[in-house]
Amino acid sequence: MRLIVVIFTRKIKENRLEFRYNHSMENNEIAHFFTEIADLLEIRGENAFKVRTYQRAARTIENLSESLADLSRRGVLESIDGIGKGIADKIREALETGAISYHLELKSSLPEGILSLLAIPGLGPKKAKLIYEHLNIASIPELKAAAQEGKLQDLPGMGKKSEEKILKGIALLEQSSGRYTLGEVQPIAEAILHCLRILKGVVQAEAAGSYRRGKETIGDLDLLVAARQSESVMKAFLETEGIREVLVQGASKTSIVLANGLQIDLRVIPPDSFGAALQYFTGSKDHNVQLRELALGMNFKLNEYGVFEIATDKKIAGKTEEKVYKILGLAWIPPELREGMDEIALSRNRALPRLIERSDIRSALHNHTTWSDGRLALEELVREAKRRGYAFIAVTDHSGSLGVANGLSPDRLKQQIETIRKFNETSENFQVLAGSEVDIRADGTLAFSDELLQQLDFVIAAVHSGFEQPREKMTERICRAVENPQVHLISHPTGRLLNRRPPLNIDMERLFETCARCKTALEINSHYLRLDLNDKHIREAKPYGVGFALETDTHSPDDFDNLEFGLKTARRGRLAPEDILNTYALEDLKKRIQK
DNA sequence: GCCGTTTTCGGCCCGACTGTTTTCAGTCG
Repeated sequence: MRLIVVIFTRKIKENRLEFRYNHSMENNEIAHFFTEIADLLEIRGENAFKVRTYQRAARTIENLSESLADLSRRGVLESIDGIGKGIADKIREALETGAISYHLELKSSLPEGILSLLAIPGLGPKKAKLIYEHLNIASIPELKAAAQEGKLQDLPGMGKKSEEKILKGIALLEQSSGRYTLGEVQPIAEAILHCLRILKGVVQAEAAGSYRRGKETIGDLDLLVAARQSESVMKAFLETEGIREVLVQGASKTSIVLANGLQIDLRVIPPDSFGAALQYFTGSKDHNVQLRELALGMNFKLNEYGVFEIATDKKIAGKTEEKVYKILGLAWIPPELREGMDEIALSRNRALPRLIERSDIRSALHNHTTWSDGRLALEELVREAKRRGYAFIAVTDHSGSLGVANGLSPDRLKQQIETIRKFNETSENFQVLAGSEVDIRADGTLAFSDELLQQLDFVIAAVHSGFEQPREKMTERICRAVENPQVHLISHPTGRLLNRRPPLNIDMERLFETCARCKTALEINSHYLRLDLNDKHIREAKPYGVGFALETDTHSPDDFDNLEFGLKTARRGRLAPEDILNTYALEDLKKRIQK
């Protein structure tokens, strides 16, 4: 059987590039220092556990929902798991000086550029060191030339195949575009899974890895198949359409690269180990390490085949994920929470949050029609919304200041309100709220007057231009909109587009504080390029008491399907139904948004 | 470098695949 993969090209509605300059030292920059320290230590062949500590610290920092600057100010850096005095000192140094002297020392002890070699798949620190020491090579172009001239195959421990592998790795790197958005990966994952599931002998097929955890971007796609026999499954997988390269080919693991550069790893597992494998390959790495440490403490061993008693090597769990967690004294943990934060402790104490689910959602409050730049007429939008099980919706077309989007003038908005009121009079069991996505102008005033906005049921405000304002001005601008008593929701608050446009420069903590005080909600825009707010901001905003709306910003019927990406983001943000406006019945929503 | 409900020293998660090796090191996830 041949696997057919349909790769959809998603149309990018906004592809303008905007750049922002921010001089404060952010978490991600400091995390990057620690990643480089780990790589440099590894090349120098130093203690592997020390290396791991720096790697872990880098990942922990990337996942933090509070800025290191604030944590440092509060004096609580050392209380973060995996960060002790040594790393805390280095964080403080980075915050104060913008650099870490230890990092600079390490860098100067090795040639400039040697770290770039580690980006080549299949080439790690040991070989990078070997190549540098024997051939004095510390850049990818030099390495490529040396490999082409056949200079690598004579190095100790290397041969002709290693040389070819490095050349292939360089070629892959040159063509790959880094990380893929959920929207790009999802159609591919679903198509391949569908084909795998109908293969003879396949009991179960699921996606694992960061895709299952719902991360906003995916490095590569991990697929798992439960089957007693792997040969025929692997054979079919290798016939997937559009394979550019086969990286690894074995009985239990095969890795391919598609023409678009996406790497897909397929693992075939015996059915009675599928739960353990699904747990293992879903990760995250940090979550798994913690879980295995927990297992060891109970005299169990955990691997991708199951949970085993160390004394007897007897397998005591593995068929289902639930069983694996249960035997370790834990409640099943939703994949979106498995980031190695405090989810294992929460699970042990039966204190995991009840996360938002699709079935909790009753309304869609951010939708466009042909009145502005939507593709659906009002009646068509209603039909699509009903078909998807929504109980009511809001129509929120753009305001006129947004010329490109066919925005409404005040007069056209009044006409639209009339049209919607008439529709509601004749509609049974389905109500449409009259709304607007009104533009926040550069000075923070709105494109419609308060008198006009007062006639609406639901008002969204959003920034659509003037992205490059400095932090103070941008924060002031958005907070002014938040403080307007007519505004219920701020749409795509940071304006970022994944892989395309950086976020607006906003003091997020001030935004959260203002939203909570003014009872203005923040949107979780579900478009896979936006996912805005992102998971970290959501976790950060929730303790302020901010409300959220989970929206698809629908312009055409397919846009409704993006909801699953927003749902995953909200779940990663640990939101419960009551945090989200879309879970309220119409009358409750009206009360909830009243100021 | 981090960490401690047996611990302030001595541990620190686990396995598949590949290539170059005759039993294992390197890389990856």
